[in-house]
Amino acid sequence: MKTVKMKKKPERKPPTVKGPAAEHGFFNDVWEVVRLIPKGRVTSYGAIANYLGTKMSARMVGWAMNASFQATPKVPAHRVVNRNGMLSGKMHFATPTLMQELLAKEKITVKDDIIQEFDRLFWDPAIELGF
DNA sequence: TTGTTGACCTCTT
DNA sequence: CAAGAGGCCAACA
Repeated sequence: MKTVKMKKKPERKPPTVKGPAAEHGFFNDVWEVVRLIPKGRVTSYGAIANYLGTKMSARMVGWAMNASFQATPKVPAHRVVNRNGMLSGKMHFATPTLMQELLAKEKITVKDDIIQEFDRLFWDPAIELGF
């Protein structure tokens, strides 16, 4: 057996969006930026964190994404990937293939869980919105 | 209450 | 060039 990434990890329940984080707006802010992503475009966690201010915590962006499933309206988390353009969070979707399917509908080419031409489809909020 | 983990990124050795 | 460690905020046990 190869070192297959078993998605049988302890499914941690979604963050308590109804908690203090919801009032702070950190999560809400991330979702808003993600929702502003044009169709057919993709961005990275670091880009969002950078737009929020600095790379103070790209990790939090990932947590916000996890909560994005119960965010309203639904957040296109499939348009958010890591710096490598790899669908790192695809395993967290309802189905491992859902993310790729959604990207396919966006006319985005995904090969081996990697977004092709990620550099061309990259959408930086710090530039598109901040400038 | 503290400790550990997490859809990450950047710097240093 | 490649590998390792650190750092940040929040939630869960």
